[in-house]
Amino acid sequence: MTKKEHILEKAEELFSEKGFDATSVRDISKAAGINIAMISYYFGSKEKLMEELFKMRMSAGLVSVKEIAENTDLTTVEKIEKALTGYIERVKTHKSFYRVILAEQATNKNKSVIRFLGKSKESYAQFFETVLAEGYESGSFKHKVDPVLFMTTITGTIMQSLLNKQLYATHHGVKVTEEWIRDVYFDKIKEHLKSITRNILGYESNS
Amino acid sequence: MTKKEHILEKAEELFSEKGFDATSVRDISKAAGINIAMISYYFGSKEKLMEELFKMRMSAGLVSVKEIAENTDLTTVEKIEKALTGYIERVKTHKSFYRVILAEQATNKNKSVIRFLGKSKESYAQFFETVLAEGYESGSFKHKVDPVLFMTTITGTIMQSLLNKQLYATHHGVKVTEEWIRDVYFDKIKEHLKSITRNILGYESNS
Amino acid sequence: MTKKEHILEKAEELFSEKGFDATSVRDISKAAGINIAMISYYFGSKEKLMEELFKMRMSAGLVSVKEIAENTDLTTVEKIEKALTGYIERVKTHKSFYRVILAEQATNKNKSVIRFLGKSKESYAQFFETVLAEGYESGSFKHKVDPVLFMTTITGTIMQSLLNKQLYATHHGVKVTEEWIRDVYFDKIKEHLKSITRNILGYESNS
Amino acid sequence: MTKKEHILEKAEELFSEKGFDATSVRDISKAAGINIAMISYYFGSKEKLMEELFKMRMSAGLVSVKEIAENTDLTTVEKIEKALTGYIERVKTHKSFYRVILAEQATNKNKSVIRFLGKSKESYAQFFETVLAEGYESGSFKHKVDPVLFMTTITGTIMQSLLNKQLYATHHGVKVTEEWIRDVYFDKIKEHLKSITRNILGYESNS
DNA sequence: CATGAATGAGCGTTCATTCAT
DNA sequence: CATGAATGAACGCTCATTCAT
Repeated sequence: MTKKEHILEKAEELFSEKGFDATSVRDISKAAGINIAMISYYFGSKEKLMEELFKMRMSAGLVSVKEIAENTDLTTVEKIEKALTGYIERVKTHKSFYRVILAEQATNKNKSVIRFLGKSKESYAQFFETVLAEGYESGSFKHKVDPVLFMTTITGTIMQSLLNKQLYATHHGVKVTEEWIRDVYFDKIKEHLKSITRNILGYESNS
Repeated sequence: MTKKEHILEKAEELFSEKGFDATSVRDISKAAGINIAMISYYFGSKEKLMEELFKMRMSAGLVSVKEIAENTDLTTVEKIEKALTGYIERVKTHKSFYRVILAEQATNKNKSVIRFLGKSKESYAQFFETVLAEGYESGSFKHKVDPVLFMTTITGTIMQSLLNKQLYATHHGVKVTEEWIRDVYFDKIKEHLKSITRNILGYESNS
Repeated sequence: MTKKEHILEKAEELFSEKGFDATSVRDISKAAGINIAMISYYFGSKEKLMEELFKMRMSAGLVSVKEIAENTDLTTVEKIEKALTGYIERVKTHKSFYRVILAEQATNKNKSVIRFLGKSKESYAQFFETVLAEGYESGSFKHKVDPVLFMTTITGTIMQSLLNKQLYATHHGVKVTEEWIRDVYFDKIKEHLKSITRNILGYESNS
Repeated sequence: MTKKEHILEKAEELFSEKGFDATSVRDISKAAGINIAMISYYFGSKEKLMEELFKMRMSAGLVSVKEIAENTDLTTVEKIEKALTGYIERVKTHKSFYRVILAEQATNKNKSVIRFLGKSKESYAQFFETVLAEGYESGSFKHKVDPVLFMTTITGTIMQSLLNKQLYATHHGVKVTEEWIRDVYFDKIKEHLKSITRNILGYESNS
């Protein structure tokens, strides 16, 4: 891992813990064990650092859905479920980052980041549009659903699940630990999402 | 409207536009047309102002679900749909505030606010738990769904819809205007939510 | 006691506890149980309040030495000892105020107060000049001592004793309490002062 | 001289002129010709700056009395007079600082400074206790005097002399100038102190 | 490449005072 | 007389960034 990536990872953690504004470049430099001036040196500014972080993390997801879309071996249902599973896995691995995404959208201040996010969403929306049309026309999906609204529900559920961990744990009488989140919680979310996807799009379980 | 409420409204707008940290008390005082010292005078601090904002806006929702829960004239389906419609209406009326809620959760820094939000969520979760159990046991709902996960999907969809307006508009070839959001977009969201709720919980349309 | 005097007393306490600058008019108004605006109303400003406090407290001492000086029934030694005893009694009764005096002189900022204090000192110096000359010429005092330097030692000892209470207590293995200060400490100071005065001016004990 | 020391000197002057509270960090930065942020950078806070100033200035005196106490070549009388002379010289060289000391004690607010001062006083008191006992037991001093009260008189006289310059000058028909203070006034104080020390402790002049 | 010093702007807050009632 | 709202200035401090080495 390069030094730049190291800094980005530490910054990511801090952003997700305290938010972009409340994280000072001093905090980042301290967490990354480097001199404060190096952040300007490497990234130009705090905002540019954030942008680089986004570019780094977002590319993975975009590549993934592209591969799925182009894979002719998969059925429509498989495509949907694969995309969904991949999404959750990425969120699970990079919880910090997805919190940052959420915060950045909620406070749409860094225009460069917002623009970048907008374009990413477009790609995802294209994917869902194609796959949902495909599924409906082929008869795999019984319901015709607006792809953007469908995507809104999927993304919304996943994002909100990041904020409702404590609530879920309390209601099921367990304690929130890193292990529980990783090994149990995200699995529950995945099953829930698969289940509601089946119901919403109208297809039968393939398992 | 009292002066305090006026300040709170202006602060709400700014918080939703730029985030809590990026909004200075000078910004607020300027937007509200008051002297900067009045913010401390009225609220004690910037953080306390935020807390008052939350208490003011959250109470409406809590009162609403409580009334629905206790209203014995409603069927289970009606309760769910009424809660849902009420929720969307509040978000529609106070878009700014719900953006702030989202940002505050994403960057969980103001512990007082986070605690307050946690308790509100508990109340909502209780509502859904009761109603979903009632619906399933009475046979109105064919599917048994975890109430917290169901709530996560509902809340997530609504919150995410605040962030996906532009995406939806682009995909449907319209321009985002305040009127369109108010008169069209939120209606689409409402219909979508009703629809997926039916699918997820497993009941027939009552319309 | 008039309301003005009540305010002055409370202000005096606060000034001695925290200093003039660190005491806000809000503090004073709160301590005195009055509205903040009344301080400007009664005194014009915080600085004027301080000046009034000085005028009130200083007058007592000035009247006292004047009476002693004019009292022809007293021997020179009696005059010195009476002045000294009176001084200590006033400091004992108004510890707070004499702390304020000290602080005001150390930070000579309020010019009006400084001027006022200067004039008071002049009166005391006149007293000592007259009495010391009288004592030396009559043979009562064996030593010829500069009256201003003598006064500096007397005043300095008394003032410093306000700052060395804790030190004295520690060295004598006792705890500092209000009672101890009142009933023991100031008595020790008085005896010490009488003793060094005898030694410095060169006269025999009259007790 | 390092930049830190330069800042401390300028701060010292301002504190003695206007007091700690009335001196803003902006004043200090202006007087020292540095950017306001450097004060936090170098010292952490305004209070910490004050503490550093105290540590810097106080150490000299403590070292000095320790050396005197341990110097077996000196007679008891010489020890007392050397300590006294050293004290006056330090006050003469750092008039500003000793004004600050006085003000800080009068308004005992900065607890850290007060604690530090308390410990310094203890060391001085120890010195006087040892030397006075030594002198009395060896017969050098005819009078038995409480060491803390003796120290109170010495310190009090010196401190008060800082506040009575103008009074002394007026009574002797001279004008207060820096030269006069340095070349005449402090000499008078020194002689006065030696004289009263002889009278108080009861020993003969050694000159 | 890397450092620590330095900068200027801005932060939230508190101040003494005044105003309208 | 008395109140609470309101004002403008100043407070100590921290920020992201840049500079000199």
